[in-house]
Amino acid sequence: MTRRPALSGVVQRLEDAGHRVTGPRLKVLAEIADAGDQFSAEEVASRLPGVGRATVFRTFKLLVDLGVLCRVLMDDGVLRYRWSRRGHHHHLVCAECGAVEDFTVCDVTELVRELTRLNNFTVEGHWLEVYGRCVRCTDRAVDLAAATG
Amino acid sequence: MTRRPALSGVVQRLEDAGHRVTGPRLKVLAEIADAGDQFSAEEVASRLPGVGRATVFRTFKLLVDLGVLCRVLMDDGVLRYRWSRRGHHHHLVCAECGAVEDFTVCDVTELVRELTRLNNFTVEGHWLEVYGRCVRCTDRAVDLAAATG
DNA sequence: ATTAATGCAAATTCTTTGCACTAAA
DNA sequence: TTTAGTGCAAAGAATTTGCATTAAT
Repeated sequence: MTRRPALSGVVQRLEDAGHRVTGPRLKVLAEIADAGDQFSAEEVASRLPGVGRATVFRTFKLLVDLGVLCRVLMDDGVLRYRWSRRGHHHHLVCAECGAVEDFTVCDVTELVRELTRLNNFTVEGHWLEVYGRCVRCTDRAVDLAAATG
Repeated sequence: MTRRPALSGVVQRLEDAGHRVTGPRLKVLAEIADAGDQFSAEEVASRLPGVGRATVFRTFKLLVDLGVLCRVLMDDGVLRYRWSRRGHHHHLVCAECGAVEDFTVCDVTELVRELTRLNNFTVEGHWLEVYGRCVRCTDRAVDLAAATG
């Protein structure tokens, strides 16, 4: 479902950016490669007892800066992370199961730019999260209604 | 600049929702009525030594639920609050001075709805923050460039 | 009387920082 | 050998929770 970049590719990117990729950092990478759809730094840290949490947080920050990971703001305000495979994209966050899908609204950038031009505001970026229910959770609700009603 | 609802109106809304508006809660309301453009719960709490922080946080949550306040996600991931005067709206957050303006992108809702329909996703809401520079900060940058260059 | 609301302090959660230490280059 | 990267533990922030107390109704 969620195709992730090969670890070697990520290692390459880190090295290209002038960073060393050593033991602990590799463990973090391996862990998030195996992790689910999205994950928190805290979660990953607690799954790697040998690795200091500082290392996990430092590595996460690095990966976000490099565009390898992106941050997802969950419905309840909690911040999680997920692999970033495209350039600019947004998230569909399922309020029920928490699944996250990417989507690219090509027009949002332009739309926002245009609209904010009217406000004399120089737009430099935006954050858009969409919340709702994924197919599976929607279907389940419909089935339930049919069975009950 | 930012017109706020009369306190009495807010008190009314709280009472209509079945809440008592007593001393400490009034102090919180008065404080955020006097506060700047936007504020954090922490800030307000520390400005009201006589009021327990729990009360501030509980009151903030209440006000958000009632739609009196809305949350603003700042550039750096910090959450702040501001009076919510419209129904659905978004924010223009200045990365330089931190000023926040509201804006209503009438089309975003529809656009997002349409685009996510393609993903079989039932949209229930979205969060959009736009970051950039407000007029004043943009002008200042231009002036500076002119003076320097 | 009954029960919402409160203060306080402790507990949580998530994240950053200081610093001596280890290991790449 | 120089310096990036590390672990650990402590410090922070931003909340939340437990609970006995207070104050509206």
